[in-house]
Parts: sequence; C-alpha cells; structure tokens
Amino acid sequence: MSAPENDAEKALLTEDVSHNARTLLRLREMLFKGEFQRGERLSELPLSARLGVSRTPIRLALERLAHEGLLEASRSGGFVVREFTIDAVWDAIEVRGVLEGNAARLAAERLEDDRELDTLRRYRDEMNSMRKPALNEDSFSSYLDLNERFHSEIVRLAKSEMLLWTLDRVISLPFASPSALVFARSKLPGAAEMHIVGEEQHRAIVDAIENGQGTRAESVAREHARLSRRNLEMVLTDRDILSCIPGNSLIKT
Amino acid sequence: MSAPENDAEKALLTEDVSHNARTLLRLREMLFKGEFQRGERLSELPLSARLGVSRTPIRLALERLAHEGLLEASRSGGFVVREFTIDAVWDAIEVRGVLEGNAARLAAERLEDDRELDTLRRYRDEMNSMRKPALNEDSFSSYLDLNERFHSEIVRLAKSEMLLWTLDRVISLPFASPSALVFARSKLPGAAEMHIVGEEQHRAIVDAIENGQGTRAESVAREHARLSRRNLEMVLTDRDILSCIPGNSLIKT
DNA sequence: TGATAGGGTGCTGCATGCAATTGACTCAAC
DNA sequence: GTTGAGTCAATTGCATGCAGCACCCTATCA
Repeated sequence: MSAPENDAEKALLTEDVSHNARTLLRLREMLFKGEFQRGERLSELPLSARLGVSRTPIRLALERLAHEGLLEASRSGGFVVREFTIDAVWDAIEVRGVLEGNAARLAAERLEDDRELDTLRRYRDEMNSMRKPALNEDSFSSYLDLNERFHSEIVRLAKSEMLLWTLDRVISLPFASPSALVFARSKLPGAAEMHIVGEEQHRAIVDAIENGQGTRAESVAREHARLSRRNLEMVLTDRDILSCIPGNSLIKT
Repeated sequence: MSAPENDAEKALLTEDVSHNARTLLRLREMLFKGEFQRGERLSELPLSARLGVSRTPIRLALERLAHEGLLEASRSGGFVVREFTIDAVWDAIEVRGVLEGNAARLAAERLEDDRELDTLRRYRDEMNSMRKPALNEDSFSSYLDLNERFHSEIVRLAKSEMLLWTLDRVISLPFASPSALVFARSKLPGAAEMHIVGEEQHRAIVDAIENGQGTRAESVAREHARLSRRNLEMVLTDRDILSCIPGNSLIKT
C-alpha cells in the first residue's frame, strides 16, 4: 500500500502534524532501519530525549508498535524490539499470498464493469514497458512504487473493506510487503528471469480477473507471492543482499 | 481463541492487574454489549468518571481499540464508535474462512506425528457426543467453548505464528469469531440440520488433516466458514435473533 | 429572517510529577 | 568462590495540570 506510505512521509516532513503521529512514524522508521538491536529494550526516557518529545507520545507509539507486532511487551513493563525467525518471515509472506489470492478471486467475482480494470491495466503496462531498458536506481524506485500500487489496486477491486484492513495489518510487517523482496532480488544472479516470471504473473492475474476466472486469479496470485518466498530463499545465501530487505535487522538469521 | 478470553475475564475479576489492561477489557466489553451507540463519540472525561480511572489508561485503551477496528479516529481528535455494514460482517467472515482454510491446509501439510491430532480429535468427539441430548443453556455454553477451542487448535497445528497472529486480529471483531453465529443459529428453525452439517464438516476437516489432504482440508474449512455466512443470512430475517450476535449493536441494518 | 461574527465551553494533546516496582550491584557470610 | 540479602537507581504506571483548538450557541446586523 503505497499511498499511506507517501502520506506518512509527507506528514513526517510537514511539521503541522501531532507529536503522536510523528513519533510513531519516526520510531517505526528507526526500527525498520535497524537503529535498535533485536531484543533491545526501548526505554521511554532515552527515546524522549532523543526525539525531543515527552514520554506521553513515546508511550502511545510504543504501545501501538507492540500491537502492530514490531515490539513485544516485556514481562515487567516496557517493550523490547521483537525478533523474527526466518520461518516467521516465510509464513508472513504465505499469509500475504493467501490474502492477496483471495483479493484476486474477489476482484474477478465482483467485477461489474470492465472499465474498473483501467487503472490496473495501466500499472501493468507501465511496469512492463520499464523492462526494456535496464533499470537504474531511479526507475527502479518507481518500479517498486508501481508494483505496490498494482498489488493494492487488486485489493481495492476486491471491494472488501475487511480484506483491505487485514492485509494492511499483515504488510505493516516490512518484510511481508509485496515489494520487500523485489529490491533484494535485483541484486541476485538470475534476477532478470525472476523479473520476467513476475511480470507474466501480473499479466495472468489481470487476464484472469477480466475474464471472471476467480479460481485462476487466486491461484496465480498465490503463486506470485511464492516468488517472494523463492527470492527469500536465494537471498538467504548472501548476507549483503539480505541487508537489502526492509526491516532485515529484525530478522534472526 | 478462548484461552485468552478466559484469562481476560479472570484478570477482570482479580484486581491485581494494571488499570491499563482492565480499562481496555472493560471498554471492549461495553462496546460488545452495546452500551454505546454506533457513531457515538467516546469522550475521555465521562469515561474516566464512569470507570473510576484517570484519563491516561482511557486514552491508551481508546487508541488500541481504534487500531483493533472497533473505534475510528474522529477528524478533530477523539474517537467514535465504528459502525459495520452487513457487507463488512459478511466479508469479515469470508476473511476468517480464507485464513482458517489456510490453517487447515498447513495443519495437514506440516503434520509430523499423528498424536499431534489427539487434542483436536478429543474436541471433535466431545462436541459430537453433546449432540445427542438436546443442549440446554449450560451445555450450550460449553459447546461454544469447545467450538472455539477446536478452531484455535487447527490454527495451532498450522505451526505458523504469523497466521495465528493475523487470525487473532480478525476475530477480535466479535461478529467474525467462529462461534459468533452459532448461538444465534440455535434460535433458528432448521438449527438442528445446520448443526449436523457443521459437525460433519468438523469431522471432514480432521479426516483431511490426518490423511495429509491439504487441499481438501482447506476447501472444507472455507465451506465451514460459509456456514456462518449462511447463518448470518437467515439471522437477518429476525431482529430478535440478530441481537444474539456478539457486537450486534455495531452492525448497521 | 438569515447569516456571520464573537465568545464561551468542553474537549483533546502533551508535559510532568509522584509513587511503586523491578532489576542490578555490592557487600558480607558461609 | 559462591550464594544470599539488602540497598539503590532506574523505569514504568498513572494522575493531573495547562494550553490550545474545535465546535456550538447566541446575538447582532443586513
């Protein structure tokens, strides 16, 4: 889901936003960037000094991050940075695949007018056209953005508020997001082939949706998430590439 | 998931628990029981007076309930009670079905030792034996308890921490829980038949898991959730029965 | 009669103070 | 050297104060 992400970043820059929101965003970003160790205790006072706000917004943000799954409550109060096993990352991607599969199915089943797919097709075509020239840093970043938009557009087409909500909860774990492993993949040998497969899957998903093939849409979307799992598998062989995964510092290897 | 529920109730009674936790539990219970109107603004001061704690734990609880999806942030600060359309309830059950389906599949795929299924079989048998004599209020309550244990045992057997976590988020919406519509159903004509079908599906799920039939386990578990959706459909015809659904006051009819 | 401006009330956002609990460190005794 | 107890520091749980903002109500003017 890239739209909230963008809003978030904007909010981080413009100063006219509550301390609460800014603190939450900053802490989350710090967690993603690995500024804390796994298992490290996050005490309110030092954070308060570091971020220049009082303990109140810090407390609220910590509580929230715990519910998001990035922190866990310590037995005797306070919070520590959670650590995720590789299996947990694996399973998080599996869960995303299942939910995105369902989204694709519902998108096919609930389609009323073919023009509803215009946006999705545009994303697909734009991504596809980007394949021809080799991707540089800049265009790669917009490719990732398009990829997230594509995935979130399918969820929108599912017309299920609850599914959207559930999926948002899952991909709030950084390594579970649809683009999490795409960047790391680009560093791998065989990246080009994987990229081609991924694009073909995108094409097949759109094709299935526009032809009302719910079951096909579901299974292709699931398999598409498995591509992330396959990327993960290969990325694990190289520590440097592993460090390209967002939130990698939370992952126990 | 009934174990945490029990713990929660215990914690509500024993006084040696933080105000934070108790306030969260009490507010959630009040929301479920319909003590607030849909769309009603929950102000901190009145709640503070009503629950006998200061604004701080109230604030934390409200923030948390908003993230759980029971409240929504008002544009100008504060929170209002969220309202759910029938479609949202419908879709929430669909999402649960998809996740439980995946749980059943993983349970089948990841089974290592047949004895891991002992607990699940015991729940199944206990529920099945309860069918013979007509259920009274008391035994019905333990039936619901067993039903929740059965469902959560399948999730446990899936051995996926992330799936468990995701499903917990979904069924924290009261009307999405596996037992939400079972009680209401008991008031309906044709309840006995639905009950028989449900039990047969339980049997089939266990059978599929113990025979390593992942795809079958998944599709039966999905269909089992659709039984809830069918119950919902029938329950909608009668306002009195509708009021038996937990959290019904949040549902816009 | 309607619309706009102004004041007032009540709420939230945030900071901070206080007490209680926990966890660590030290010192002493076995 | 190891274990135990006692003390001290640090941290959280919670309450409350203050300021600012939003919304509502009213009054006045067009």
